[in-house]
This record gives sequence, C-alpha cells and structure tokens, in this order.
Amino acid sequence: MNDFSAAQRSRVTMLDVAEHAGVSKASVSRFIGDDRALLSDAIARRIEQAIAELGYRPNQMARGLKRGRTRLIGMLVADIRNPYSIAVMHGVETACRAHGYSLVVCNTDRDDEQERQHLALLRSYNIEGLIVNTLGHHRAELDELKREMPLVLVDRKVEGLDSDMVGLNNPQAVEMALAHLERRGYRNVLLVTEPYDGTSSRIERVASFQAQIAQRPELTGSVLETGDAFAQHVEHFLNTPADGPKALFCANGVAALTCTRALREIGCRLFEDVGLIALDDLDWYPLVGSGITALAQPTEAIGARAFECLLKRLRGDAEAARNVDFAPVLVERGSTHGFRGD
Amino acid sequence: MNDFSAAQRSRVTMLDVAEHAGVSKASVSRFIGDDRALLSDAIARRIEQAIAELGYRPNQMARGLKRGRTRLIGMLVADIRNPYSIAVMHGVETACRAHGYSLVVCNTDRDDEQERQHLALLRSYNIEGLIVNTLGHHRAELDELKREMPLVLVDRKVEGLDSDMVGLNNPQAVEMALAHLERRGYRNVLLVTEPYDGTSSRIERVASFQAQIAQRPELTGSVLETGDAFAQHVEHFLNTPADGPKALFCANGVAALTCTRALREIGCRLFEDVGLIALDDLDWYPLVGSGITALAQPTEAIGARAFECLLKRLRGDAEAARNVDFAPVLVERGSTHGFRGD
DNA sequence: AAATGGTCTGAAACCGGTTTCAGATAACAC
DNA sequence: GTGTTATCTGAAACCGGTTTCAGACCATTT
Repeated sequence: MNDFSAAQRSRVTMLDVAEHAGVSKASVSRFIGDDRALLSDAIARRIEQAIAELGYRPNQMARGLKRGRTRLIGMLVADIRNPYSIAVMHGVETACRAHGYSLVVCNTDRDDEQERQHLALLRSYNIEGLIVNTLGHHRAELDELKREMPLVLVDRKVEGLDSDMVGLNNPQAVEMALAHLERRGYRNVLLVTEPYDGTSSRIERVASFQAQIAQRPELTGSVLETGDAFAQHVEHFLNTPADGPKALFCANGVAALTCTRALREIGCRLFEDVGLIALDDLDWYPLVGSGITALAQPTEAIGARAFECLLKRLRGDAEAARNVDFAPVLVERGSTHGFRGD
Repeated sequence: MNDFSAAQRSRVTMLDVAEHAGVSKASVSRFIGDDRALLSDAIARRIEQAIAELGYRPNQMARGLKRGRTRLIGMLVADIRNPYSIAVMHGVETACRAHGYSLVVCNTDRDDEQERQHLALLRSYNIEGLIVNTLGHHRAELDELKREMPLVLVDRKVEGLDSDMVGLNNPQAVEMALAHLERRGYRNVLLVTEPYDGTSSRIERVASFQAQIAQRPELTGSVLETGDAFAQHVEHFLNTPADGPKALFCANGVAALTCTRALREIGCRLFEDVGLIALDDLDWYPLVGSGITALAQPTEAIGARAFECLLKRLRGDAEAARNVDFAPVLVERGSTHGFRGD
C-alpha cells in the first residue's frame, strides 16, 4: 500500500500489450505513433483491443527519450501572481492543449537565481520550446537554450536576443490613452509606472509617453515610479497648481493597484479630483468608485499567438524573427468622465 | 539553424563526460546521483572537471525512466484564473522547489473532459505525486492514480476518495464571520455562494451557516446562489422588511466579486445600506467603498502543507489519511462598520 | 603464503519506448 | 513458373540515464 515505486513498476507497459495481442513491440509502437497506416487492419484491431483491455497508456518520458519529442513547452514567468501573466499563460495553455502539447510553467518570483535554476530545469526536461516572460538575465543559459529550441518572448524584449516577440503595441496604447484623456478634457498627465528594472515594455511605455507628450501642445506630462513615499509624490502632483484638470495614467495593472491605494491613502476623492486611466483591465476596475477606465490587453490572444509562433518554428519555419504587436481595447468607465469634453 | 531536433541530439551526454574523463558511464552516474561516497577522490575530481568543461546537464527524462523518480509533482487546478488557486499554487511551487521537486500544473477550466485528459497526461509523465483541486469526477482515473502515487486534496473533498486533505476550517470560518457580524450589530445575513456543483467546501460552508444560524437566536439567515437574475435576488433581500440591519456574507472571492458588481448594479449604497464580509482576501477588497471586511485564507501555508503531506507519503509514511484545516484570519474593513455595536 | 575482507570500478542489463533493417508474404506482370 | 515490387512484420539497436554484479586492487589477518 505504501511502496509507490513498486506500484509504478506495475504499470502496463508496451511489452505487456504486445504479448497480450501476440505481436511485437514494434507494431504496438507503430499503432501508438502516427504510423498506423503501416499496419494491417487485423493487427491494428488486436492491438487496439489489447490496449483497451489492459488500460495501457504510453509513457511520455520514454517516448521523448528516443524521439526527441516530449510534446512539452516551457514557460518562464516573472511573477505568477500578476494577473497579466496568468491571463497570458491561460492563453498559451489553451493553445498548447489544442495542438497536443503540455505546458510546464516556472515562476521566477522576479528572482534572477531562480530564473537560472528554472532554465536549467526546463532544459533537463527536454522541452521542445520556450516562452519567456522574464527579464532574461543569464544570457548564457538563454543563448544555449535558443540554440537548442525555438524561443518566444512575451511582453518583454531581452536585450540582444534575436527572437520572436509577442506583446502590446505600446506606442499605440500610449497614443490611445493620451487621446482619450485629452478628449475628456484632461491637460496634465502623470504616468505611473513600476520601476523600470530593465523591463522593456515599461521603458517603451515611458519613452512613448514622453515623446507623445512633447507632440501634444495641449498636454503636459510627467512620470512617477512606484516605490518609497509614493503616496506623497502623488499628493504633491495633485497639489501642484496647474493650467488644467489632472489625470493619472497607470502603465499596468500593478501600478493601477498601487495608485488606487495611494489615492485612498491621501484621501483623494477618486475621479472627481483627478482622472485615471490604466493599462490592463482587471476584474475590480469596475468596482472602484465609478469604475476605472482601462486599456485592456488581449491577453488570451497574446498567449495563443506566442504558442503559434513557437509551433511555426518547430515545424521548420526559418524566417527572420518577427514582432507581433497587439492593439489594446479602450474600456471607458467613470474614472475619466470627470471633465467630459462633449 | 532550423533543425532543432538535430540540435537537441548534439547535447552533451553522460557518455561524453565519461569518455572525456576517461571513466565509465557508471562512475559518472554515481557522481551525479547520491552515490558520490562510492567514488575515490581522484575519479570524482576528474568527473567534476569533465562536467564543468563540457557543461553537462543530466537528462531528467532519462533519469526518471529507470529510477522511477522524475522529481515531478502534478497539480490539477479547476480554475487557474481564481486567485485562491493561484495563491495556493504559489505556495505549492515554493515548497516543491525547496525540496528539489518541480511542479506541473494542469488547468481544467472546470471542464470534466479536460480533467480526464489531464489526469491521463500527468500519469504519462510519471509524476511522483498529485495535488488535486478539482471536483474529481472521473473516479476511475483518480483511483488508478491513487494506487500509483500519493495524492492530496486541496480545498475540496472528493466523495469516497480516502486521501489527505488540506483546506480551510469551514465551520470555524463561518463561526468567525457570524460572530463578527453579530458583534457589529447585523441581524439578517444572506450567504452568497457560487452554485454548489458538488464542491465540498461550498456545501460545507452553507451547511455550517445554516446550522449556526439555527443556534444564534439573534440572527436570521438565508442562502443565495450566484447565477441568473442574481442582482434582482439581492435587491429583493434588501427590500424585504426585516427586524434588523442586513449583511451579505460571500462564501469566496468569486462570490464577493459577483456580489459587489450586483450591489453596484442595483445602485445600493455600499455598506451603508448593507454590511458585507467575504471569505478570501483579494487585492482589491480595500479599494471598494470603505473596504471589504475579509476572512483571509492562509493560502501560502495551505499550498506548502499540501506538498509536505505529499512528501511524507513519498517517504513512506503510511498513516491513515489526515485532514489539515487552517483557520482564517479576520481582516476588518469598512464594509462591516455600518452598525457598530461598540 | 594463503585466506579474508573492504573499497572502487566498469561491463552489461535494464527502464519503456522508437527506429532501422532485413525478411516474409502477397500481388502483379511477364 | 519465375521475377519484381509493394506491403507488412519483428528482431535488435538505440535514446540517456541507473543499477546489478563480478572482478580488480589493496590491506589485514591467520
């Protein structure tokens, strides 16, 4: 009852099936694999029956060994508690399953050492492809993996790593946010971002923001990172006299959470004193005050697309690295209705 | 550049290391495994150096084949987008890593057929143990797996499956909620739950609720499932004349989300017209109105404990199945301050 | 000197599959 | 009837490790 290793050994093996059906292992293997066309109907039927009677399930580990095909895809995620990552992961997983692949997810908790260990781990399990949503330090390991298997980046580029990349069209997202804010009558925008930390998407968003603010004479803008004394900084922004209504633009869901907390903390009347628009669209946005206006990312599609890129490469597509940018979707809510222009 | 299967073959293998070091495969295997004591210092040093020079990493798949030890734990999750599941999963993963195991997570999206497929899948990858957080239909597959490996249930029992079970102390949670509501002056409590759907934790919470309401002369209570016309039902509850202040008790995070949405929809002044306490403590609870009072589950601990149970079994503990119940933690916020008793 | 024991080591079998290769059989043409 | 080809099948090698087993070597003991 207790000796599980013995139990594992007692599993039905291919040899059992072969003997039960009175055929060779090779034939059973052909039946299992895609070579069923090679078998006569009579033998195929006998094998099919033997498999059913014994409840045989092929051992994927053993298959992967010789064949090199484990049907396993790896995904490296920086922070599994980030709703964005979860949503993308769900998209990837769905796509994987649809094509007969399974997903092994490794969470690095934003820790470089864990990233290194997990990369080694994934390699040791013979995954066929890798989806990366981390900072990608440990270039050596990444390069090695890239030589062995296709690799797709999600949301964040890795400096100097020439790979397919799937993510949001950040300039477009910023453009949509600013256009919306301007249309709603806001004039003074504070972009709130998590510390860059080398994260390409954050850097891109801030860069786009600054470039586009410069192009919009109506608007003035500044940037604030979350962190120490964040609420005080926000308060300072709100108290500084300005030539028009103010709005906050949160560069992702985590920033939106931090920001909303800070506004509560400093007793700001949400969305009457200040507008708010946030990237990502989380469950609770509609519930805060009169609802937070969002630029939703098509996370499911991003995940699915990341897997598709991988699949193409696995099937031998050797084109140059592609960038796939998705457009966000504006979801208007109360938080940007304070100074309606219409 | 394109032929990844060839690239995979080019990986350094144990034989390469053996030849490079001028020893046998067996010795290298002993070095890799825990049998290093068997080797002389001289040979060990040579192997160590060869491994370093070639950048050798053992192939876990191959190891698992003969040894039966894949160092893989499987986890079956009903809904990966449920924050509770994520939090538990994070706890499990952390514990896994601390003990040299890796976690393969399968998400069933609440679909029975996917549950069946994923069970088969996990088995085919020779996982050593399984953590289950689904409804556990497909008893046949589950029983089969249980024969082959230890199995731990999380949050939900599976009818008739004799396994370790880790979760919340539901009667205690209900007791804490009702005591808190009563203390705060509420008299009329509506328990909001997702449809039972055979989920043991939901059934337990409702049963405890009804039993305890019967024992508390001060309180009256009723139960409402989320679903069609939910908002109308809530409205009806609010409009029904009663002998004291009313409160909602959401039996989990999803119910809390649905509930808060419904309250907005029917234009209820949150927490002035009605009190609210919710099981689980999600990021956004503090942000809605004056904050939602929560009974936080120690999700990280639940996950860690689930893995520890598994580990004990793997190491040969053959005691009877255990139930481990964790106590929730009350986090008071504005949503139950409406009718303060003190 | 022979016998005993303990410590290391490598050859070979094994895990559960896949794949190569050669042989058996059937089908067809001449 | 023979030759040729096409179709099906199984023995055996292989994937990359682990483990068994027998033997080599050295140090003691009698």
